[in-house]
Amino acid sequence: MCGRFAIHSPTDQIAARFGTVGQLPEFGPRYNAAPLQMLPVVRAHPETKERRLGLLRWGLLPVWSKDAAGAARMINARAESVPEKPAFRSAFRKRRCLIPFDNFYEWKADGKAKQPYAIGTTGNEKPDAFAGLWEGWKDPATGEWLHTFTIITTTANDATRDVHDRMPVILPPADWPAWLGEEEAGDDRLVGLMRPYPADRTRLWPVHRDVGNVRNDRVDLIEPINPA
DNA sequence: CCAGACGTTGTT
DNA sequence: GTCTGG
DNA sequence: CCAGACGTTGTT
DNA sequence: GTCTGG
Repeated sequence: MCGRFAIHSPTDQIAARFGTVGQLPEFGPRYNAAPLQMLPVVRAHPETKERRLGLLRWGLLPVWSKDAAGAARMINARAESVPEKPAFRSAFRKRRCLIPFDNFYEWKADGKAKQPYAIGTTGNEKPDAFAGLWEGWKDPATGEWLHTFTIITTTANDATRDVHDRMPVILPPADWPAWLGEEEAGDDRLVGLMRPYPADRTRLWPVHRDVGNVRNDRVDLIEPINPA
């Protein structure tokens, strides 16, 4: 699955890579992006098709949520069921997005201990993109609107399976127009995009256990650790 | 008709 | 919001 | 995802 | 054990 990631490419580089227009959000490098935080997301305007980079909160709140308490359990959506699940199906049809990332983290269970690994692609162009969904939610208590998102997961590939059996859907640039709704795409096409990233273009390395605590956010969290 | 549910993950 | 169960 | 907390009562 | 917060 995917419950933590890093996005440290400069904001103007993110905008250039995704071809977004308009004002850039205030956002610095993050090495330990966690659920419930405001993070950069790429969306295309349904009419003009212009791509925009904005900050949305990680953890999708369905429109009918009475409060924001359940958001932390909606940080991922399963590719296998997302077209049918009531919490995700309308977002799957109308509100797809891309989440820029440089690498994500998975924890390998090892008895009681858990060893975190950073995972990324071998591509030179950064950042990469997770497939995501977003939703707007109006807080009944305050009347404030909150825009939230979730990251779609699929089965692990041969490079990551030893660490964990699920991984986020990573979309190559060729798939971005269809996913963002700039090209007409039916369910079958969209379902076909949600597949594991090729194992031969995936790399993985162990990192410091400090990444487990969301209060830690340092560049060395993405650096390979020396086997003790 | 109204009431109630609606999600993911990991673990043994 | 939208579907299912009663 | 991990870390950290984990309670009750009555009232408008 | 299970839920909430980040």
